[in-house]
Amino acid sequence: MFMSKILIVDDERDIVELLSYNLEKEGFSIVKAYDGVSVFNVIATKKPDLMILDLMLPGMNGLDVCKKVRANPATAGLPVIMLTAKGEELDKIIGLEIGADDYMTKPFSVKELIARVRTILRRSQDKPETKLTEAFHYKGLAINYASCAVKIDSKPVTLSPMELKLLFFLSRNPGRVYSRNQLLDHVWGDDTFITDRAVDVHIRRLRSQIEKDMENPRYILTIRGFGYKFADTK
Amino acid sequence: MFMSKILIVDDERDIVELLSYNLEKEGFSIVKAYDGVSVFNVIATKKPDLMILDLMLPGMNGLDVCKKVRANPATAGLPVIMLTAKGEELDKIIGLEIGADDYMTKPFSVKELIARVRTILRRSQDKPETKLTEAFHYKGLAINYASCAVKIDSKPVTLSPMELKLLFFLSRNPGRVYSRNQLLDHVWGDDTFITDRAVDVHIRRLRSQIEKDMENPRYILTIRGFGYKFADTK
DNA sequence: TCCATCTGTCATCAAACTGTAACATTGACT
DNA sequence: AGTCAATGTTACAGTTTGATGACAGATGGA
Repeated sequence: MFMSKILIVDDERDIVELLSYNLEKEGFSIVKAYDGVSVFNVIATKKPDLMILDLMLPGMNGLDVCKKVRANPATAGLPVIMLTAKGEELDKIIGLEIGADDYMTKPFSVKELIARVRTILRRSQDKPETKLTEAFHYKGLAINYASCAVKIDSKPVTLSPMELKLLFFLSRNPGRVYSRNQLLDHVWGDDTFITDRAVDVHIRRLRSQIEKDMENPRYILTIRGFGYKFADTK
Repeated sequence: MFMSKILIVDDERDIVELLSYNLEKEGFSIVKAYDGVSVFNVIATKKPDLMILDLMLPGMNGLDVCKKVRANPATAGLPVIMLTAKGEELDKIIGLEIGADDYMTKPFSVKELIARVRTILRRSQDKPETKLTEAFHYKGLAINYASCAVKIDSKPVTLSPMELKLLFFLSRNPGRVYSRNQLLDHVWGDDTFITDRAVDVHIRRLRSQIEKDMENPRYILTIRGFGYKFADTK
């Protein structure tokens, strides 16, 4: 099995070196870029299998880079791991909406980054076509992922950031049951340290916004002993 | 749900006591070691689920302990949280050379340490991202493992957690007979201590939900003297 | 700065679940 | 048929789980 080629994009040379040293040690081959403008050239010529992208870049914002990569059909399938500084909470949402496959907040563990690179590569090899839907509709609940808009029976609902993320994640995998821990991993991210009971509370808050009958939820269902899921849409 | 066992390694007894008191209060069980040499014995005999390791130790440096733990395949997967004094070379600890899963600098907040312990355990426990079959169908019984949904002739059935687990396990190994004790091990887990007759009761409950004719079960069959099995699907 | 919102934790409560024990039934074998 | 062991059935009490409301710290904007 041949080893994947990874593109690292960051203006901080130290970080690029740190990552490329470690990833090379793991057998990956590395391509580098230090600003947002040259990225596209590199992608076109070197054809990397995965891109690690810093959010703050000279020339062009990381988000814009990601958008543009996604917009081009030739590169739309390129897996992206976004690097962000801590506290860019909102950007996390946007980053995922834009179509980053994962993100990590600085400072991060190199070991973990490598682990994620592996995971994402494995995933992208399994599922060649990951197309992100823009919108979702089910029984009067309308979700527009791109604009972060949620409506119940055509009436707009305002959700807090966490509620949005939770709803996005669950609705994107309808019918699938997730344990609290899995939700913590996927929705909150690995760098948070909170109790799994917090999930209950957010589920409840989300429900109170979108469910009419809290006793008999239509969208967010509880599977006792297992976790939660979005209703089976089939 | 069983609680994890945590090994605390530090030569400062005060710290060990502080941590073990607080972690025990959270429901973890604790094992202690006060020097680097005895650690390996303790790991081998007590099988902790996570190790909290001080960097400065008599006998053997914390880094070396960590390295050695990683070098041994039997213990390589043991999550490690490293305790360090401020200003030590953190890069080496995290990810690069050693492979600690996380670190905290002294003085640290006990609360935060507990939070990290939880997170790391969550991550290491959730690992089975195995690709199991998602669905199963046999003689009018439909099981969707991912969504925890069971249907009889297209009609949804609600099962309790244990019933679900039992059905999942048996149906994933159709035709194969399991004794009550084997079922206890596989379905309940190795660390439960209940009467094997409890299995009967659950089998009964499960049957009453999915079998039409309790006298002549179609799915869950009794093999007198041996145990139970899911019907042979071939 | 103050105020509103958001988040995570906790204590509490009701409902659902689970294990046990006692009793009933079945099946194998004499 | 009679006997014994294995299995089925039922009721019950203790435990677990998820829902809920309140609260304090954090965050961000005006």
